[in-house]
Amino acid sequence: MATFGSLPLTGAGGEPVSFPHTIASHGLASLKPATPSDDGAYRIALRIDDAAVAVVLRPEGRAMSVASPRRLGARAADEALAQVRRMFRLDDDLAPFYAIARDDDLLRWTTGGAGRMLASPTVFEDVVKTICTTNCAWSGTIRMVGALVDDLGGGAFPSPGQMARAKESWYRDVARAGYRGAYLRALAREVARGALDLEALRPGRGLDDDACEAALLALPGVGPYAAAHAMQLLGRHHRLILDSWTRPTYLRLSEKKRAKDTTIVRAFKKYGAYAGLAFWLYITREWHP
DNA sequence: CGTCCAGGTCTAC
DNA sequence: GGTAGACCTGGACGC
Repeated sequence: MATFGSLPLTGAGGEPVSFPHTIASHGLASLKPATPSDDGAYRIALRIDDAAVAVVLRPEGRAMSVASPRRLGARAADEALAQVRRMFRLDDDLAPFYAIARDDDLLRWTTGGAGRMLASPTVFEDVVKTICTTNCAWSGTIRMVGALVDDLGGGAFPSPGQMARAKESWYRDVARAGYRGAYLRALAREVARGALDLEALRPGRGLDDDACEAALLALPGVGPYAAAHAMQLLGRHHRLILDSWTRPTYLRLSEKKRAKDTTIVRAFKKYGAYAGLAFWLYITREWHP
């Protein structure tokens, strides 16, 4: 195991980034190609030069070390660090959110560095995984993503090309993705042939939140829930993730009997551009140390 | 065994 | 613009 780099646990606005809060920030972060670990480190396989490379991330004071059992060349090491930087979204500035949270009894606990939702190295991976969460139990998501990583990707998340080349029967019989198979395959094909650039949905590339949301909603299998989910992982925090898990969780924590979606949205309107993040942190507080 | 539904979306009215 | 019905899969549950 050789440490080949280190990244500061600091956001673009100088705000702290909590390593444990970030890796506990949402469910997709626990899916393959991440592997469970009980020592506080985060283990994941990255796709570098079309091969799976195991990487171990570990907090070291105000930074995180990046190590691998494989000896990496300088260019591969740079690529790995760039991917980890995107996952932790270290170029995002959450300082404006913490300025709000400091004065809010419900969210003050986040100001030590919670609120970064761990993203995948690519937007493509996050969108695919999100589609795999729709209309099925969590066990189904684990099965579908596990098949993508183990069977198609050789241990790392498959490339769009690898997913595009997989047959319909693979999605049906191996991933057991049901009707989602056609969505995933179509999505991968468009990205692989260069007709669709999901990475362009990242902030700072010319698309505002509304345009980004419209682009996501136009994707096969992506509706309001999936678009909101993908937007959060992109660091676009306006929309609330409303689904069959978040709704009842909100009711339980807020001790309400029932609440329409529009009522929940109104309750978080005061957080402005961070309404979705505030909602997510409110309902996932129990996940955090 | 059948029905329901899980971290929804799409199509057709 | 709003709302039913269908949709793959597989656990959970009732009968």
